[in-house]
Amino acid sequence: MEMVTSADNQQIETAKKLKKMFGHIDYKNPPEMCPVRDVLSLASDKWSILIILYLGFFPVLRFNKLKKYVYGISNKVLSERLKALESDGYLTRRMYAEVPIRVEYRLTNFGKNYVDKLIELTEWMQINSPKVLKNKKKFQVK
Amino acid sequence: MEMVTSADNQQIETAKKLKKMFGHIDYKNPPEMCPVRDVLSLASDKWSILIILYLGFFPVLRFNKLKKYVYGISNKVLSERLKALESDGYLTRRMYAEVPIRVEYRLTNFGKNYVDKLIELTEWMQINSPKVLKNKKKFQVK
DNA sequence: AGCACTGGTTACCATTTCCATACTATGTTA
DNA sequence: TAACATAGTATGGAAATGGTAACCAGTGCT
Repeated sequence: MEMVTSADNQQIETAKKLKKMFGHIDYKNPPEMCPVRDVLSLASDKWSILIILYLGFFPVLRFNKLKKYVYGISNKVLSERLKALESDGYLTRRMYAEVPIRVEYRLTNFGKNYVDKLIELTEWMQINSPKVLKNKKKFQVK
Repeated sequence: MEMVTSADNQQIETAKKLKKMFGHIDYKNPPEMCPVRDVLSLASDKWSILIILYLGFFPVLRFNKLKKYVYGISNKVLSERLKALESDGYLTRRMYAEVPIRVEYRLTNFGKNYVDKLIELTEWMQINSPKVLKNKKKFQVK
């Protein structure tokens, strides 16, 4: 008698998706464009994830407020990441010619869509991070 | 009359999750441990994602084979990433004292679980990467 | 016997990215 | 007059990253 749990089912689904994604790949002839390498990796680094999540929660944020939430980021890197995320279509930059200048950042619809996906991953990690920390500790002892 | 699409529904769901995740956060007193900063970011960089996805597709891989699939990675970084991913519990390292030495890497159940989540993100990006590329191009013209 | 070869990893140095700090512009406030 | 505010840029040093070469110890070739 076989037991098929929903976890098993998900792994079968995942296997299918992986097959679709990698099944045809010949490592001697890598494709010219790889979505994970060339696109996802530009928006899945630590800082970009945090920026996008905070903009998911607060619809509008200005530079310095964002910097406070994404604590630890430097001006340069924040500025750089914001430019990159804007040019990739995740967020918009709206500048008001006031004094002092005011610049507002907010997610595009595409960015909101990305948050939907990202949040699933971060939520999972929030639940599972204790396991990781426990494992890391166990590993250090060895 | 209001129209509520499933996309709207998902964004409402996301908003709830974000609220749960960030609603209590006071940026003047950041928490000591942040799952995104301290755990996820160690397994969501470009190389780790690729390593984990390939190990999701090929149940067992040895160092050099992995290096061929994750083309472009240096020995040093691959070695380092594998160690980190092992210590965080995503994969196991099995060494055979043969000559030449043989080392096999495979995902743990936890790692397989992570792939399930990761694949949803990469799949989404695979579908949407053309939009990003298009946007990037449009942005350069400006 | 000498020598190249193997696979996984480390050592070394050059390059790139990163962070902290100071600084810019302009007008308002004390 | 000095301090403050905003949204950054400039700078110098620290840290991460990349490429290349070396290492081990046994095996097969000459």
